[in-house]
Amino acid sequence: MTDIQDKPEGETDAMAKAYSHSDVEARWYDWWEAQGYFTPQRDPNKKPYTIIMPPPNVTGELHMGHALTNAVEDILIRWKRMDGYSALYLPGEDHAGIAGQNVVEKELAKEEISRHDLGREKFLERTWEWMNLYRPRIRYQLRHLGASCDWTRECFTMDPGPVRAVRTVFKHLYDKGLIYKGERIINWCPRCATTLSDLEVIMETEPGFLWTIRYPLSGPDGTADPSHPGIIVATTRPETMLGDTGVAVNPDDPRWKDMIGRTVLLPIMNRPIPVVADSEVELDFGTGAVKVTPGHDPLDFEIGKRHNLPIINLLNLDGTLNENAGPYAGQRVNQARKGVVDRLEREGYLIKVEPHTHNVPHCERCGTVVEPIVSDQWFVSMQPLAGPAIEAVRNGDVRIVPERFTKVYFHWMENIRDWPISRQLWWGHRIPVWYCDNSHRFASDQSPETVTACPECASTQIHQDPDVLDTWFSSGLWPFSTLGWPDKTPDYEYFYPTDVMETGYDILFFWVARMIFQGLENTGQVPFHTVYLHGLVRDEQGKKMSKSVGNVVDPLIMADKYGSDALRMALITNSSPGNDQKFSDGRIEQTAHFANKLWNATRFVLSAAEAPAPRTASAEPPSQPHSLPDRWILSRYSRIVEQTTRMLEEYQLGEAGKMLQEFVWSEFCDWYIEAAKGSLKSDSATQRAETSRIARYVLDGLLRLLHPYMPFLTEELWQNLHGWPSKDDSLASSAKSIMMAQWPTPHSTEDGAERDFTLIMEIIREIRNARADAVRDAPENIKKEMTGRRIEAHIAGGSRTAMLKQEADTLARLARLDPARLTIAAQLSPADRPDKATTLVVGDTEVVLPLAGLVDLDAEKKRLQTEAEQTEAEIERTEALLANEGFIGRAPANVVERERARLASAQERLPKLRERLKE
RNA sequence: GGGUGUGUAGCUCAGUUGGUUAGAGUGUUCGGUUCACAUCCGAAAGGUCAUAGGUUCGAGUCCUAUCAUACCCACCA
Repeated sequence: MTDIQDKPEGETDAMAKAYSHSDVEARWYDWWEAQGYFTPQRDPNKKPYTIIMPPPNVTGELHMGHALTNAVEDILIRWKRMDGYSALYLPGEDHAGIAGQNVVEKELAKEEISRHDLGREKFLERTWEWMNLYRPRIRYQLRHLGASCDWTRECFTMDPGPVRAVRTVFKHLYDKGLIYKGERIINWCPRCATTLSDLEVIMETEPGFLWTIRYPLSGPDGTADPSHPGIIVATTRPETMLGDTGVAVNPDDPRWKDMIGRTVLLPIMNRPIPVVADSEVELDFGTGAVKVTPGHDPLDFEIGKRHNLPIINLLNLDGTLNENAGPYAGQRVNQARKGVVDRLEREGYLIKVEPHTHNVPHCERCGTVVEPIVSDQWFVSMQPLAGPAIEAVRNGDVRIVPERFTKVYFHWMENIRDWPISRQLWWGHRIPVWYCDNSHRFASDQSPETVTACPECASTQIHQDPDVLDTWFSSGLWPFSTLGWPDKTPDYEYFYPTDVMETGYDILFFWVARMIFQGLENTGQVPFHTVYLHGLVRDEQGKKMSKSVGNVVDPLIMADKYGSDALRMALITNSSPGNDQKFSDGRIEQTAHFANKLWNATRFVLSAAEAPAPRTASAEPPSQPHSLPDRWILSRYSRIVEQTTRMLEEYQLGEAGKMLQEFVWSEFCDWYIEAAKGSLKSDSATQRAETSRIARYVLDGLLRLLHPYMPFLTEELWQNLHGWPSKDDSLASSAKSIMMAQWPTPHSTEDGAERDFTLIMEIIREIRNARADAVRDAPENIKKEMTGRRIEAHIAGGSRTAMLKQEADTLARLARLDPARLTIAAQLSPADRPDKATTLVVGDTEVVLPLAGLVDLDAEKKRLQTEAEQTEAEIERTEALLANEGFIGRAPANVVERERARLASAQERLPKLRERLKE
């Protein structure tokens, strides 16, 4: 299929000087896929590791949030795959119910037709066309971002498998009595012409008015009693008074006590309505009396039920008023409101109008004001399902990261209300319920074409419920419907329950909670053991990215500009789980620089190599390397391997990534490579080979640690490091590609080497620092002379003399000392301590720098003085700490030890500083 | 009304069982044509970790209160 295994044409053996992401990132994905690396086998000797991708909506392009989601998931999957698991990352897309229907309706609107012009069947054809157009785009984007998902198992929520799972679950819950149909007050979007769940309704605070209206007492003859003041109600929606069927007051309200049980006359409609007592009515809001509109207010609906008040529906499904609204029939709500208020005012019923801010419900998808209406809809009974779902999180079967979201989850689950699942849409899973002409009703899990007769009366005059299910109904089954459930397929048996569900915290209720109870109810198991919730990716100002605001950043554009690797790394290292992040170009640019750094580090290691590195991790370096930098980097590398693995296990993906980045840049590149240049130029061929081998070994391991974060670049570099892949098919996959290579294990740590090299680094830093100080204050001519010149230095090494002598070359090169004028001895002779010199005390060593003509004696004295004072303070502090019995007794041993070492080191420094001061 | 975050260097952010003198990137200043890298190297300045109390031998980290800010849930008509 592809020649990717060949070294790309036009490239010589030398790698390019600068890293170019576009060539590299185009090179590997198809090869990986063709090699079958993304497709895990059901290997009984391996443990499964499963992540089901949250299916992106097929409504458009992927956004930054998707890029983050897929980066996190792919990091986990790639890590586990290398760590020996049979890792399945199952991709898919969501049909997106109402959102999916809306995008197609918008398309139709451009042609100036509505879905009704097309009819249900044609409309669904159009919608499928859209889906088939956009699904490949999503696939392309996921590939571009490097997601190592198994395309052979790709799934769509409207595929036959998930469709059957939906019917099976529906029938199960229906037969169990957990799905029921009933008249309830629900949210109605007049624009989308469908029911919405509470979660799909966004409350927005808006300025409005509070109208105070008088309802006169109904006299004995059924007309208004002019001798009585009546009852005064307050409302934010005066037009709903047309549907009032009562007035409610609090039973303890002295103002209205004698009104309870009496009848008032509804203005305009001239309808007698009762005054009832209900404790839900607040005493201190408005007038204490509430007009009751059971047809159009959730609270009023409840009050009406308690007092047997009739329900009057005022609205047509398109949001206009119906014949029950009397003279206002046919008008829209706002128009009717004005009319009602005007008339009430004319007739003297309007007492006052005051400004009042209140919350207005809007449709999540189209922004239209949502109307509460009473309607016959399908519901899922939540009480029985919520219990086990709460228990699963409480007992740790499901762990939520970050942990604080468990509280949010509990609160929602414990106060859950029944879930309205029917939607008056065309696009979605049709409700598998049929009605026969003998008024029987039944649910079926069979394919609709095969449902031909009523099971009760055998009538063939049957019709299916026209509604479809809330899109989140099928989403809730996703962790198992994608694996073949309800059949006990081999995949289901092997990969379920899954491991991690990774998604944004904004869909904790919509989706995560529903997957948990659906999984428990239908499979008897939790669908995943960990929920990892990431934060939102916001724009540079911290605003939510949205198409309408126009501040959406396309991840593909960023990937083209800086590389997918850089984008992934930037998204993951610049945030912590559950917290939002502001997106900025600068951060990606910085990680793109890191990619270049890694590229060049590899170039260097390769240039020093005499042969390609062995392709397996077992080819380890000698257990007793000779040079200090080699011993040091192996030890440090081993710690990094251990820490990276531990952090990944704790889901600290960003921290691990940052640590690796810093380690590569600072310790590996700035210190190790610079120091290793010494032995790489050594006269000894064995020494050269040894260091080269260790550099390759460590770099190989670092590339593998970084591979989950930056898959393309690390593959390219790994292949370069190993002499580019051969076409030898007998090679194990773990030797062919970094993505199948073994996850690194620590080599060995060596405290002594770390201590020694740390001292070397400190001495070098001190010398560089002193030199920069001296040059900074020097006059221009001396500055010139000093620049780039190697300087004289004398080091009193005390107990470290032997080690320092051995590292003289490293010291001289990295601190830019003149080797001919560098002396290292246990004690310095007076000749090595000229008057005009800077003395640096580093641990128990002293460095004397005779910076000819540059040392200002007074300034030098002052510097030493300050340093001595600081050291004294240090001694004082640590001594006090160590004299404190509470500290000695309760602090952990290593902390006490560290303080002792600090004290000892300060006590060693102080006399040396004082001695210098005396001179 | 209930709940959850956030507040750390000029800017953007890390900091997970409390443990040295709080870190990174970026920006600023100074220096650098060392044969991997100027997408680079070296150095410096810059923080009373929002405020006030408390617990503790020890607090950026735990507790209480306050202020600022963001979000979630509920919906008082």
